[in-house]
Amino acid sequence: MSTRPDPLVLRQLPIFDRLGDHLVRKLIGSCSARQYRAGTFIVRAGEPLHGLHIVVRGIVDLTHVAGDDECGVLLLSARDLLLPATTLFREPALVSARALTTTRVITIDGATTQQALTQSTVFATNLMKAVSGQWRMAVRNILDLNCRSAAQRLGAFLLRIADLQPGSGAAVLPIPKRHLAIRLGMTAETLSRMLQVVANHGLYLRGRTIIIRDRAAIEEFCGPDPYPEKDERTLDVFAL
Amino acid sequence: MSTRPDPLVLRQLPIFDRLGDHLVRKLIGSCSARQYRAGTFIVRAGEPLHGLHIVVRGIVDLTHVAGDDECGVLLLSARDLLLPATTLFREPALVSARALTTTRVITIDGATTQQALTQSTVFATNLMKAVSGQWRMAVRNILDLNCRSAAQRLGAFLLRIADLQPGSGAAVLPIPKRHLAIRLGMTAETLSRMLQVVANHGLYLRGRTIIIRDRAAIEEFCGPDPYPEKDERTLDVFAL
DNA sequence: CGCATAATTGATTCAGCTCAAACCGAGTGG
DNA sequence: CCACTCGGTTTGAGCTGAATCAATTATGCG
Repeated sequence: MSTRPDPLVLRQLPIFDRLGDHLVRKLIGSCSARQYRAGTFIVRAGEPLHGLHIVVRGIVDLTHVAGDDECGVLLLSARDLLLPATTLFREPALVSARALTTTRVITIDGATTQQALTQSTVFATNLMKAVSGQWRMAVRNILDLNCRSAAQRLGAFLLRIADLQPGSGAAVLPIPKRHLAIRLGMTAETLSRMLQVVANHGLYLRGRTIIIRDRAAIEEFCGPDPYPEKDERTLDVFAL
Repeated sequence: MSTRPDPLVLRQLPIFDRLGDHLVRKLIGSCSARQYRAGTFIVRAGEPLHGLHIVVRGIVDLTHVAGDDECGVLLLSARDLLLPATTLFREPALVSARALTTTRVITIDGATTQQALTQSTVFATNLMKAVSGQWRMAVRNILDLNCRSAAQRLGAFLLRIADLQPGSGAAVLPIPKRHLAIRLGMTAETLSRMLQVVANHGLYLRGRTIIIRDRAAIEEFCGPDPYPEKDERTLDVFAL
């Protein structure tokens, strides 16, 4: 379950940007890695979270679970910080974090993080950038929920997933539809129906493969993106 | 429109917490104040925002305005930072900020802020705390939108407003109902109807006065608050 | 192969929206 | 002092998007 993380890969993480080698080594030296199987909870709402958690592989969803209905907030992917505020300010977690696919998370020791935070303004700035990015994603989500229809949300989301996909080949949905529905604030049944609607506007999902047949049409259908920026990756957010 | 801010009051702002007097003086020295009448826009979505803006009096709403339907994200009140990420990372504003009541905002010079950010980890941490707090509020909002009914959102909001009110006297709604509706993600008509529903569970709004007749009943009705913490003020957020 | 979980489909219900009309209170001016 | 706007609020009737419930079909997976 626990293995040594690869320092060379970790060095590239956005929170280490412009940071001195000495400090980076100290931070990386203090960290441990863990792997989670799909479906496993990483933290549950209300619990504290010790150490700065960073997703290095897989997809993590932040959801509020009340009884048997879940309410999705955000999907984190590789290089995203996992509930940083919960760690840094010793708050209880506001939502639960759960691995949706096999996920690898590294944890930088809490004391070491705190110490780095008092030593390096660069580190502090990098963290803030990440938190700000997550705020931005949350706002996008609120806007979507309020002023877009279920079909529009679905279309826009799939479009974005496809655009974020590395190669130009066939884009693929990384998570089961059930969880996609939760993330988009609708039921699995509605998602299923909306897939047909979206298909009528040039975007198909066959199995888990996303096929954009008529880009102009689907963009038109989804409505103007209420967000200027196209690519959040420059803002150190990789959340979906 | 523009006046000198009072240094003694500003000193108490959470972002100056535990900060050296020298730096605080420099930051305050660089700042200007502005007053906005109700209804005025402070920034519009897509525009850049220069300098760190802090609300010192009044209520500001963050909304996305598309045509004539508006979509509320958050209400800021005294001591909240106004779109800090937009300033710090030179992003275009994701949403518009508009004064809902007569509002006073101070602006700390952008260059001075950046400089302070590279000099003081305490300052950086204070800013991050504020950003984290706003993230938390955004998440609450998403949860509310997804898993509470219109009436529950209304009840919970009024309850919170009343609890935040300083004295134990009659709590008062600081904004017109029209804007409350937007903030809560419903139409003015629905809000009106939901007020009756909420009244049937022990919470009345007469004019702008909030009257809690049966606390237990209304809390029961609004459902369990999906958030552990009661008072966000310890987290340097004053948003509603 | 067969079981469990995920995804679709259909029928029905319901919360909240839309549109339209009535209402109300605070200014304003005759 | 009263009539008259004018914005904000309320009320009513009808519609609709999405949820719910129930049944069926696919899709892994051991």
